[in-house]
Amino acid sequence: MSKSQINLPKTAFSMKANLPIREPKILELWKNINLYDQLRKSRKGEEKFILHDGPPYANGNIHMGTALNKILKDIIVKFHQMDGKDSVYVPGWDCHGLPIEWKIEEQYKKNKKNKNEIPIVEFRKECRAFAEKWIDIHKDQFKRLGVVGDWENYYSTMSYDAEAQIVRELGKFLKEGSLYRGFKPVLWSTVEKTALADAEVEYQDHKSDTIYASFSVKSSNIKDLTNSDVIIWTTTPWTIPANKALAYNESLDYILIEINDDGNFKDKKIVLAEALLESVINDCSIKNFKNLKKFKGKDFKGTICSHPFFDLGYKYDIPMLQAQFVTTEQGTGIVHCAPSHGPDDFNLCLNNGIKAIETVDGDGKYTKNVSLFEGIHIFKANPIVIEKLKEQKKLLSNGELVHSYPHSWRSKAPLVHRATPQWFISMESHKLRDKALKAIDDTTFYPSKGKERLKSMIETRPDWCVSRQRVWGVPLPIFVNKKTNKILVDEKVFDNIAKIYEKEGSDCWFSDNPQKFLGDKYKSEDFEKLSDIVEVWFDSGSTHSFVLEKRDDLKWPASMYLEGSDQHRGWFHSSLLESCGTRGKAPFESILSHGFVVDGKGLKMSKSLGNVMAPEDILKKYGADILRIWVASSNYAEDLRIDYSILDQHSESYRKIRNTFRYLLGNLNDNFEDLKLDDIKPDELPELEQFMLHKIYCLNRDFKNYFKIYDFHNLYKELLNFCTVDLSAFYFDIRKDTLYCDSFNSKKRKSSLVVLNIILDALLRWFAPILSFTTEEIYQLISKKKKSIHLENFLEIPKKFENLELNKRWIELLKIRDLCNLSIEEKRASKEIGSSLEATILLKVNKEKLKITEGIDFSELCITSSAETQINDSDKIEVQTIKAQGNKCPVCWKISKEPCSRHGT
RNA sequence: GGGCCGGUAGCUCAGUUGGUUAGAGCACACCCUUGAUAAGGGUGGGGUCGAAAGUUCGAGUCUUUCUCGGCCCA
Repeated sequence: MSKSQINLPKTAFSMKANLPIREPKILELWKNINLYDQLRKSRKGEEKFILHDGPPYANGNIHMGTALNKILKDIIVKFHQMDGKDSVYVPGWDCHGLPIEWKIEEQYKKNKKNKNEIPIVEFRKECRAFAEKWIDIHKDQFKRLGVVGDWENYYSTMSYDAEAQIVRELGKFLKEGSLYRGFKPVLWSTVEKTALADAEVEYQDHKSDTIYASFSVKSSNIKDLTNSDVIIWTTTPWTIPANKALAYNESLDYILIEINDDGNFKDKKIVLAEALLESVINDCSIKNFKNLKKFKGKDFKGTICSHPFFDLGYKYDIPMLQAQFVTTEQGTGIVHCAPSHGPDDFNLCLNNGIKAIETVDGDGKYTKNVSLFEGIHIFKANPIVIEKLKEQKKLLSNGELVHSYPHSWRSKAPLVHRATPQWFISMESHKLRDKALKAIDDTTFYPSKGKERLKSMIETRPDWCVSRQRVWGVPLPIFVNKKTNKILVDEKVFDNIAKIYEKEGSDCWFSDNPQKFLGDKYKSEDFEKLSDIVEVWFDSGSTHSFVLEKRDDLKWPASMYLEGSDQHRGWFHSSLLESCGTRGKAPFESILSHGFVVDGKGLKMSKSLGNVMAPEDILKKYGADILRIWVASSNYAEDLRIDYSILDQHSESYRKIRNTFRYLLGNLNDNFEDLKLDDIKPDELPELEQFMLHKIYCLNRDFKNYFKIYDFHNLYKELLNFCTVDLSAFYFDIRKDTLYCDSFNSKKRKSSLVVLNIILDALLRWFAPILSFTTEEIYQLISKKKKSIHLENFLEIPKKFENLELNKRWIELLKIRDLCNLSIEEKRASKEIGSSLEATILLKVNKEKLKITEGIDFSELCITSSAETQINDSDKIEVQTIKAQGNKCPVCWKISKEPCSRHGT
């Protein structure tokens, strides 16, 4: 009979979430109601927030990093949408490049096909199909995470529009004159006459000639160095004719010694690193020598040497340059630099204004740029170099060394670094570096440390090499005049090429008559058509031009670019340079970078460690909302840890949140009303309800502040704490008595229901960007509009909900409540009482504190059967718990000597 | 090897310009409840603030070195 008198919670919202089963059904719903279209319609004409998607590579299943990235993007996009903006998200894919070429080659190998026998156009078609396949797979995987975007009209770097626009963008650099032809060393096979990518290289043992050679010091700030020789060691004597500089390390110690042995070096003074002295005198069989002087590497600054072949016509200066790559592992601590034959050498020389030139041709023969050696094959040059060094008395010693050396994976022939013609965008000629640095200053970074990171890279980076000798990419739209060797710069030609690509794609560059691209103005026989392709970072760096600028639903610049922190060197970097070069400004207003996903111990995930987690498995076990909680609750400014125990903890939090919703729904009997908050009159409600409205006001204010700086982990923590501390352990617990045991229409009960209704409304919206599925599940249950939670806005919480006076008082009341709990706990521990309803509270306060407690029913606040307040003189508040006397009301369970005031029992 | 970033309870995170005994939630333990029930409440135990040295009356906070981890470069 008693149960029939009370109002127990009733809801269709189940306690068990069963997300892996439930979420796909919600995806169906979103599809059926065309959520994306509705989102756009609902915000037509509003201010836009454009998060421009950094395109993932269309290759292989998504991993935790991709999942993190997409979820974080989705959370931000949804936040802005609910904040009232037209928040458009257009996903994209990066499609060109070596990894896909590789995959296709791998298939060829399996089927015993030879790549060289397949027409380029056919090969490229297979690459395109491969990328298309992965875009489809990715699309489904991303949708499953709850990511909402324009999946039907995604962008890709291989679309005809994109390929055309990339040509136009390159045309701008060509027209401006900042795109120039230079030389850069690449790994080269003289057998296949082709460049090789790092991944195509096999390391095998190889016997090399080694030499210790000397460079005479021409001038130096160190007086003692005049008339001395700097000693270098190398395993590639054939690169000596291409020498342009020497490298030392400023942090090493160097010494000057005098050799007293008979021979070419008798009484000569030589310089080498102190740490390598012993190995050098052993290697060179130096018996007698004198230590003359020791000095720091940094003292080398400004030293100029001359080439060992100076007397044979190599009359140029050889500067000594500081380089970090110089170590004391081997050699002499001074490294000979041939910018045409080593990446380190190349970069060091480039930074010091020494450019690489073509010293060796494709066959491996010296070019006319190398006097004395023109026409000689480099693999036959070592003995000649050694002979000439001897003649010039510049050879201290020579020998042989077996060491690990790069070879071609196809022909197994040893490889060399060879400067080949490449195409560069200058950082200086048109002030690209300055423009980019200025643009960085105009950009907001989340976290702020990203600014310095990008800045320091731009400050020191060399010119941008945009050409690649590959097949799967956008062809460099360059013609070179055969007679004058000049590059054809004509906007009409670029535009013509772009128009052709827009219609049929870029494959035709490789198959069709060049005249098609040149138009009528030029004759194809006068020009050489380049077969290089554009490096893929230029592709993705141009997405702003063929996505943001071209689409009416987007805007340029983007509101935000959001990627992993590695993209400071990747997409952030290339987009910045491309855009500053062509438009003088960055294509983004802000950059958000996130850390990497690591395992529970902070180690990176790798197959060998066996700590890799697949998003797919997490979705199967927990569901996407748990993964989304993980994203929201982690600090993305650092690396993000994940393992099953971390996810277990988050699913516990999820249950708490879910049960909070269930309590709200249960007491409202799933009857949610769309209340107008402005019509609520807080002062007509009980103080407890007023206090809760104040809490909602504060939380909403904090929520907005956290959102403004994209501080989601603190935002989520606030929401979770609100559910656990303020609701579950406080308000809900206290109000159970009223909600269950008051008469159905009691004023107090109605007041509480109004507040529950408001809390449900606010909570649902606050959580929607994070718990996209669960909030939708609830919304579908209660909303009469039958649309989607994601079409709603955040609530405007009226200022009148704020009540600082009341808050001050209730902070004190909560302290007293804590004291009561301690006192009750004592009696519980001594087994005098069990439930707090078995207790009566006796509160003793002084007159001053009485102001705080006046009018407050502590039996309600502490969930006891009764409470009494007495006055004392102590500064301390005293609490006494007494076992309640009388009969227990079978309805509300309160114990009293009198019949129950509400239920008359 | 170099550059940058980081290390606070088992976990996720707070800790203002140096200033009492370093906080929160979760997890854990014990107790209560059985009308949010594969739920709910109360109380409590957890920290050499990565390590060492230094500056200071005073360091989680500043400096240096080391160590571990991550990203980028080589």
